[in-house]
Amino acid sequence: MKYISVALPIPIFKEFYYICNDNDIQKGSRVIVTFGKSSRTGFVVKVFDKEPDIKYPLKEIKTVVDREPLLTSDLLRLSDKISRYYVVPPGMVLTAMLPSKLKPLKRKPKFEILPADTNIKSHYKLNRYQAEAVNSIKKELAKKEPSPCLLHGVIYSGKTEVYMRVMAELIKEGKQALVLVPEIAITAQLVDRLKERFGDKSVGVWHSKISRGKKMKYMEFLGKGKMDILIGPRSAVFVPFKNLGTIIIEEEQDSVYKQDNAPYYDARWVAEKRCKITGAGLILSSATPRLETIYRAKKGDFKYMPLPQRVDKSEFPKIELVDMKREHSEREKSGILSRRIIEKLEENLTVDRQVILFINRRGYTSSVICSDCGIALECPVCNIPYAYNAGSSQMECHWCGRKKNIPKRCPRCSGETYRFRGAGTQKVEDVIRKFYPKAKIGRMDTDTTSKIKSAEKIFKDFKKGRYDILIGTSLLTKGWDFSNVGLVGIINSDLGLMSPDFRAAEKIYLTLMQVAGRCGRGKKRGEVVVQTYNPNHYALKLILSKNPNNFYNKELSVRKAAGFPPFQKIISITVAGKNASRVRRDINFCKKYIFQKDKNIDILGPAKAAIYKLRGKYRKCLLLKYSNYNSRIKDILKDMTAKNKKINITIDVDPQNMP
DNA sequence: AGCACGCCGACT
DNA sequence: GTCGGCGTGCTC
Repeated sequence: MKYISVALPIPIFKEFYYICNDNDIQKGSRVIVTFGKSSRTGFVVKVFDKEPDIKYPLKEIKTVVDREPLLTSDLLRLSDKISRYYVVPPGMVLTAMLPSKLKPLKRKPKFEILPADTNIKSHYKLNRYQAEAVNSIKKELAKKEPSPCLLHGVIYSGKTEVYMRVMAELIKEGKQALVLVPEIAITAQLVDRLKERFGDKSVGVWHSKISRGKKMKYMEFLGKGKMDILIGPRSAVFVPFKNLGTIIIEEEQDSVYKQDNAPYYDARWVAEKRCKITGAGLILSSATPRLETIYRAKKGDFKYMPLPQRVDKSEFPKIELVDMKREHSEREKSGILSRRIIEKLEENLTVDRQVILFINRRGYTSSVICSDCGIALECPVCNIPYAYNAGSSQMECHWCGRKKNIPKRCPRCSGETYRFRGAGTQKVEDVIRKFYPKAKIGRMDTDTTSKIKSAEKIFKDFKKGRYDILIGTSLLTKGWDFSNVGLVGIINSDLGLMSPDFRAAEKIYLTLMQVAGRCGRGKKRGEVVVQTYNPNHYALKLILSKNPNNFYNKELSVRKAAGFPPFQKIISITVAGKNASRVRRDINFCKKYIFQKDKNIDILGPAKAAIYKLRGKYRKCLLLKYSNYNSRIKDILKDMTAKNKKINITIDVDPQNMP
């Protein structure tokens, strides 16, 4: 007979005790227990021989789910760290790590997995920067406690080849590698390269849509060391490994690594801690690292490995800005395309070079506006304008999903006509079609590419030259190699630049640099035309400078002056509720509570959330600024939520987006 | 999180 | 008179 404490998937910082008849029970296994009136799956976190000192009778567990624990003790330590850092109850962290629904494997899945083949020779010749990077990463990873390495290489500088060499070395030593990618839709090319290098059956691809059988088999094989390489998105950072040698984070600047619902973990933070616990080496790879990463590299927390040269030695494209305000004032009928971009389009199409047009938004239009009184039709629940997509006869609320036909008459003035404002991908496509009826046009955004396959297909078709022009949103920024692109046009570069998000400038700068880099491989230098309403803003001006350090330095000084990350840490606190005055009262209470406990925490707000009314609930928020020395803050927040369960509080540590 | 208990508004 | 709204409290 054993006594165990169990972490259950409930938002409470508490473990529950049970009796277990199985003497072989181990921590990390899942168990099914009766909890109140229902039955739940939880994780064993501690095992005791003696009965704990508790005043009430304990229940017996119903069943042990895993004979062998799914979570190694390393992963349990990791979950504990996450729970404390992100102020999330342990049971919630554990279920995010490993869905409790996963059933143990009964039948053997039919696919085959083999260890990586490290004897496949690469005929690729490294340039001197790559060779240097490979050597210094190897040297770093050979240490007992390696520092994270930042592989900062311009687009097409051969970063993949660098870390594949490091992987090969580690695998030879019997270690395993995990590669994290921002979105599984754009990994096809990388998976192909890994397979080519390490054998067709040696690369596991993990994502939310693969079958449970496949997941269990991957976990079993990785846990036993029968498999060496896994590639996956954010959630793959939790998959158990027997002897993890490295975690590689591709496109490390991508904000999808931060989960923006509970638990609000950041896979980059988790990967760093996991490497620290297991002694594995962390490799961050990016052409445009985020400011925080650059800062830590400058400070010496990270080993910095620059790759400043494209592998084919082609030059970084020529970039120019077009002032759209001037465009509008000088032209009678000006549309979404400037004269300059049209001129360049023509130039490239006549010599059969491909063109990428980048837009910061999805859908046909953003809003439906009454031509008479000028109001935008809004969702009655969320109070934000409906999004309207051509093709569908309805407007849709972007936030709650509510759909509605466009009313015959404007609800305010009874006007009967509407205009549609905003330039989505489809609208750009329509305009281009009018100009160039013969051009073959591909479109890629979250509307056309909800299926993983189709994004891949569009990219492949474009690469093969089946399209002359590819129009798309942020999906275009991700690592695809296009060799014949002569022009990148950025339609609305500054969308969001004036938003209250302190990271707006950084996000726009990094995105633009990524899209810009998509053109001009080979002999002919590429060109980038950036349309903007803010040509004097530093985020745009500094795109013209060749050196990203100019932007990083400028942005660091802005952040330092304002006391934002990386100089101060931040946490956002959101209170939501159906009663607006109660929300106001509760958020004020939180502010007072935190202030009384620690007067050194800088508290901004309360302010309305960016979307004040969402799904029928009002939301107000606080922004806490603190420094690393202020470790008490997490305890204060934990106590605050524990003692005030009536208040619906959301805590986002290191938020990437403002609530 | 779920689920039950408990106390106030519009319905057969 | 009851059905049902969601505020509050508890689960080993």
